[in-house]
Amino acid sequence: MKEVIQELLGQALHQLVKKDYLPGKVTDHPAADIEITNCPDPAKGDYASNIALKLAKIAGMPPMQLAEMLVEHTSRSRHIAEIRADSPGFINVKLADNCLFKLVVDVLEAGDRYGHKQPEQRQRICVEFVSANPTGPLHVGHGRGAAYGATLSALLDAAGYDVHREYYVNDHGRQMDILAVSVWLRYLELCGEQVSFPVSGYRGDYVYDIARLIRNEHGDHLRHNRFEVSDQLPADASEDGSSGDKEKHIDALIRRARALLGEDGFRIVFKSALQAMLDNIRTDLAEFGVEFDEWFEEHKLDQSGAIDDAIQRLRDAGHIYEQDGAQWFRATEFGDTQDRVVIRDNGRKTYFASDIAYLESKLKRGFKPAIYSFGADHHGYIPRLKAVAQGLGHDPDDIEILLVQFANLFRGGERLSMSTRSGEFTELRQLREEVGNDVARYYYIMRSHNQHMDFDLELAKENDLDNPIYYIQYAHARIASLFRKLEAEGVRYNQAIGIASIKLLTNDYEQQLIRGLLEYPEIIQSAAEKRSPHILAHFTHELARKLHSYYNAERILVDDENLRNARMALLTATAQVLRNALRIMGCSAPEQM
RNA sequence: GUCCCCGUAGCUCAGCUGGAUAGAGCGAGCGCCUCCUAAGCGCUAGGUCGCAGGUUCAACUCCUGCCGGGGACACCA
Repeated sequence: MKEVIQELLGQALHQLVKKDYLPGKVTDHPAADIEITNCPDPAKGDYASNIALKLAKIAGMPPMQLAEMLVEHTSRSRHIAEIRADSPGFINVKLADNCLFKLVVDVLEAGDRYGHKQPEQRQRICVEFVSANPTGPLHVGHGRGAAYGATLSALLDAAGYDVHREYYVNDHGRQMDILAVSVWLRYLELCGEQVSFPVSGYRGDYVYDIARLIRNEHGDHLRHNRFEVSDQLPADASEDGSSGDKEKHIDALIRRARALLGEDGFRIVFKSALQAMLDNIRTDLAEFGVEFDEWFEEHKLDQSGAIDDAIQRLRDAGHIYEQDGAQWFRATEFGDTQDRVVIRDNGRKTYFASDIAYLESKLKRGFKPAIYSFGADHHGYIPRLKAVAQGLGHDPDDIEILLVQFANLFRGGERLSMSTRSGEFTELRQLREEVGNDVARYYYIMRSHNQHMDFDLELAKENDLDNPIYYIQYAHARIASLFRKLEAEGVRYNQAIGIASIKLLTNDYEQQLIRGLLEYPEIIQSAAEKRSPHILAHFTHELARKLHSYYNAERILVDDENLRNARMALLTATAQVLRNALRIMGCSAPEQM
């Protein structure tokens, strides 16, 4: 609808230029881009444009006069009931009733697809999110990234993009080695060996679970006695950190494990750990309603030679140099604060080297853009990834990096520690079990992603009377309940009669609801463009509010057959939009509460 | 020290990529069920939009500085 008005005003503008009322430069000016907003005052209209205010100076006339001229030259349309200039120069447009009534029918016809674009040619977009290291279960912080990424993906899909959801599995690095060693040590413990556990090791109970699995399958085959394991290792850090070196210790322990187990034995432990963690994460996310099209494994980049190829490309382009025995990428050339090592002096590739190959892989696969969703602590990655994109000869705008700020957990005003060590409340799974998936999904996305947020479990769970997601779901359930009620009374809903009588929906509440439905497609587009799922969350809450107001003010199941069916048709359409929106947010739309 | 995010009503947050009287929820106060789920609705109170400058016809929105909160600055992953 906005496009229609935009078009009409555009034509008016061109006419004025053609008739020489306005200088030609007006239409060339960037400000001639006509934007249509929702009119703040419903009495004045449905839509508004500030075009006359923006162009007044270039046109050389007062904004009000320009607005009036534009109104005069806007051709009549059956969609528009009234168009007028209001001081200080806004153009307000009131939609024709027919147009609004027809919209209800549109919603009913489109059903699940209402508001969702399906263009012929869908642009391919990649959304990479979560990508937590598989060294432990997902924690509450990952939850926000998961909810954000999943909702953003669904939003982009609804907005007409071909979305590829991807999880980058860091299965290659030192942290994974540390997990493997941690598992092995717990395994030895289960075998009855008295081994000490390193400070840097992973301590969660899940480590024991994996160790137990390995022991069930391999018995004592991987057992070595504690003297072999710990003989002549550099000292671990002491509890207070005053002596020893935990990093040296753990690295030596990794080498020792490799030596004792042999590459095959180590791989058994390593793979079991990786597999178990990935299963854990995958299940957790699936239960949370978060699915991926691809789990992209880092080690394959190395195996396939993609990392070497990518580095070679940078080298050929003159962006790699050697210093202190290491190979560096000249990131400063593209605005990063410092150059970055890609191959260490010991010959090992850095994590960053994988990043380079991964970025190349995404762009080679034709994603435009490739979206990265990171935790806010990764903001330092933006310049270096943008630098890589340029170094590889791509447009830096082809990658888009979105930062999701942290979520602080509270319980009744008291801040909960999220560190694994104190372990009061850390796992996403715990959160889901405590508050439920719907609540968690909605709470995570109801705030702008670049806003720090406070997630109070007390408000999310116990105080469910005031819970916004229940409020929304209740609106949906209320509509369903009306249909049940009708059926119980032995009366049938007749949609054909409803549509034929749709013009009876003239009161304020009904008009407001219809306008809400009208707004939905615009909300989808704008939320997707701005990468801001919270816009949809707010809209849905607002639509539910309109429904509740209507329900309280008017009786729906009236005796008059025409009016009753018309109202039911409107409610059917409203329920449809609520359902569509809830689906995008990953929340259920219950029939009953 | 450099960089990123944030500072709007008692609390948690919106504010549509500068526009017409700054909004919502919670909390506070007052009302509304012989009637379709009161998990609801209506009304009232409450804000120098952190502070100081600047750009503009117009600034909560853009720029600069300062103050305050959070975070990042590895041949870690």
